[in-house]
Amino acid sequence: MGRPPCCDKEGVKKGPWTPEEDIILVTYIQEHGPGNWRSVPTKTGLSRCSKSCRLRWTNYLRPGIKRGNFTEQEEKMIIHLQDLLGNRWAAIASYLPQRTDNDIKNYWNTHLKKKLKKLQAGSEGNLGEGFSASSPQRISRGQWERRLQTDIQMAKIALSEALSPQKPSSSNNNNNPSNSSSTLSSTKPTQSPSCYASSADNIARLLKGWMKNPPKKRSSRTNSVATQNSFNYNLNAAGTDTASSSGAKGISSTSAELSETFESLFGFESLESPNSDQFSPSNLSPERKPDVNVIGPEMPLSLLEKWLLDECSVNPEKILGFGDDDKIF
DNA sequence: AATTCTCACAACCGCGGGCTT
DNA sequence: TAAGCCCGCGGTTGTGAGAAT
Repeated sequence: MGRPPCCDKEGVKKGPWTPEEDIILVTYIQEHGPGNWRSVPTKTGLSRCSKSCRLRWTNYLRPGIKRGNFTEQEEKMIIHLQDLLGNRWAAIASYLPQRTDNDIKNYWNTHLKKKLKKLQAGSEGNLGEGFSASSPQRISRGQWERRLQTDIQMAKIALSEALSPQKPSSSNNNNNPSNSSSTLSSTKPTQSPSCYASSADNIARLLKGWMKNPPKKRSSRTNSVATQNSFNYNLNAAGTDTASSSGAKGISSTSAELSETFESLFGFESLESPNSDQFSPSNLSPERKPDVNVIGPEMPLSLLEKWLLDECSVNPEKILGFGDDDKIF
């Protein structure tokens, strides 16, 4: 026998989320952590289905999300990755931790597709540097998958070494206990609520602002959009400014490391103001592990391997700690 | 000024994989 | 082992804003 049925479809509210609903959801998640979405509607009293709650959280309320204004570098990365991975938006999103798969998907559909078409039409397949769709050196998918397997194996070994008791933890910057519990070992809602503090704090702050400055004659959609943007703006800000005072501290520092890594690898700041949740498990399901080989033809594999292994020794859980199954929330 | 068209994006829907009972 | 459920993913739709006419 299975479990009791999911949300009954009657009485389930649809459409744009209101700020009030957002607050309720974030408050709940702050207390219990994300996960067990099925129980969220009943426990919060929200007339939403669990799916909707999860979507709202992962795409908009989760701290660390950057919205809009895709940089040229991000565009290139998306194009590269789309070329390699196809429409596997979640996998692509794992390389842009501040972006959600939905966001990337939308951006692709509305901007990049057209842009690429134009480029292709304009230069007959010459996509210019950074646009690899027709690159002859492109790694075939089979090759890539094999390499990925190898890398995962290597990474696992490195991880176990890094985590072995003999190994001094000096190289591991995640000495912060709260961090270690919230990134590696904690699976799911047992995670310290402090990780979400920034979210709740800033939503509260935002709500104040929203009350003061309610969107003028906004329709439900724009209302929602406006609040989302400001929510996220605040959440992002919070991710940085509260990181030093909350449980997000450790995560923040390690994210900064990864940010540097990304910068060094891609030559741009893809991870500005990283914050507590950007490496949330939603980004790090097995599928979403940073499978370094997909980055692109210009990226020498050895460098990527080195990066992977270096990262493992420095901060293994960040890359690999999500094992084969756990989606930490 | 009113209407129509196009764009952008939030949210929904359906499916598949994996987990629980 | 099988039935049923949950979760996450990708595709699609709905709707408001702004531009064009």
